[in-house]
Amino acid sequence: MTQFNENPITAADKTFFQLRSDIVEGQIKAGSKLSEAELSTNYQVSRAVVREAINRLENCHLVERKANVGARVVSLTPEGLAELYQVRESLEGMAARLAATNMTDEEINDLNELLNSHFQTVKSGETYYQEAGDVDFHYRILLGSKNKHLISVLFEGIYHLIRMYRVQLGMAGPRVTTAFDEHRHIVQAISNRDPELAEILMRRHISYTQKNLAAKLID
Amino acid sequence: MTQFNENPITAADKTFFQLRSDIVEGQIKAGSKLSEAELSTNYQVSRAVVREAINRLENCHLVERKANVGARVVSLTPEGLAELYQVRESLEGMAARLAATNMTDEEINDLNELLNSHFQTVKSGETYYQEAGDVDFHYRILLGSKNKHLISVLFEGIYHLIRMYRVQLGMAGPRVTTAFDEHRHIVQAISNRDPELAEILMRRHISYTQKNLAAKLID
DNA sequence: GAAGGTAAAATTGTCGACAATTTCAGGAAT
DNA sequence: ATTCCTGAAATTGTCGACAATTTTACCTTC
Repeated sequence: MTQFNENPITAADKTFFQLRSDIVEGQIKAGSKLSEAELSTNYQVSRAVVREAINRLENCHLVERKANVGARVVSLTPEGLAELYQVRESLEGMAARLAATNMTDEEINDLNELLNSHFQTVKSGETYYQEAGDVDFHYRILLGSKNKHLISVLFEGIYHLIRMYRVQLGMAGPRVTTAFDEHRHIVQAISNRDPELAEILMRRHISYTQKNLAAKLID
Repeated sequence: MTQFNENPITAADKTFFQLRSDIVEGQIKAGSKLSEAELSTNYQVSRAVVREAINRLENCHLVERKANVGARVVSLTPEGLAELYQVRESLEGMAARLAATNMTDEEINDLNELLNSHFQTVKSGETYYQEAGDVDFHYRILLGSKNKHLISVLFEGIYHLIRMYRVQLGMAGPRVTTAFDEHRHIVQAISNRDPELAEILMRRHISYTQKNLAAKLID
């Protein structure tokens, strides 16, 4: 499986990753206030390090900050999720389109192999696919776009927030096999070097995902 | 004219705005190294403030940072410009589409008035339009999308970098009147509440702009 | 002269303390 | 009882100093 290779180097890196994880996974509640002093003692680092971590979280749209007042974890709302998916659909559609042109033959082969390995797990009835497999699939296509800005915005700015919604609204749900078929068709379009079709299929795939999420949001 | 209303509150705010301006306008050369100590003395603030400003610049993609090594102003390359415009075309097209649905009638009226005032300046032969007028136009449509993520990515993450390219490659050029006509048609589509057409026209408009820039890049 | 190693210098990362601002609690006036 | 003011407490913003890391310069070795 693809490694995301986000090696923490400095203490600020570690604190940032830890804080991000704690927020996304719900250890720190959505909407709660982030006290620099408190986090400083909890994570055993100085306030300066915590401040840098919080600044980075702000750029991920995971926290909101007001000058001289402080930072709060974002609140999760149906409108926010809709806005998020609007942007995601457009950007990932673009990623698929660019990937159909810019991925190397070797990268496309790897993508097909990845898909095959997913097929094995799906066929065997394991639930593994949903989580890591889906992320890996989208991540590879994103990288295949070869567009730095696109990669940055999606990977650093949107994916974690989407996962936060999924985790905290309890969406570990199904859609495994149907999503797999959609993935397969997208890869086929990319293999055929058909950018327009790849974009359309990716947008539709994400649109389905959103509708699936929105339906569960009624609870 | 619309105010962008980015009031600096803290010293870090002021330093960030000043640094960003100095980089975009070319006072600090593209590709050059940013020494925290040096900037600290130049801007008369502590290194902590400079560090926070640099961190924010990194999220604007105006500087790149390596742990334990330092920060450099980004380098301007034809490939980078192309990538940037790929993303811009997709996102602003989306903004126009959403704006056609989400702008209020009053906001659309204001947009039409803005266009009329631009028409006066264009007709009178002033060169004013190109710079501030164009930015203002795109900014209003972006706000009209009512999508926080979209607004954030474009306004904080892409516009300044695009301006950096324009300024430093000496693009104060023409395309005034033709661009005005394109703007007019976009506003018409929005006024007609026609999302699909608004997106197509906006994408085409930005595509033209890119080709215009790329042509000048041959120098 | 080139390659590799070592110590000094320079630069970034981290820390604790102080300053500035906001928030909270209590009391006075209407 | 409500509003406004005041001062204390708490929180964020800024600073200078020290630690860790990288870069540079110089020396040794082949």
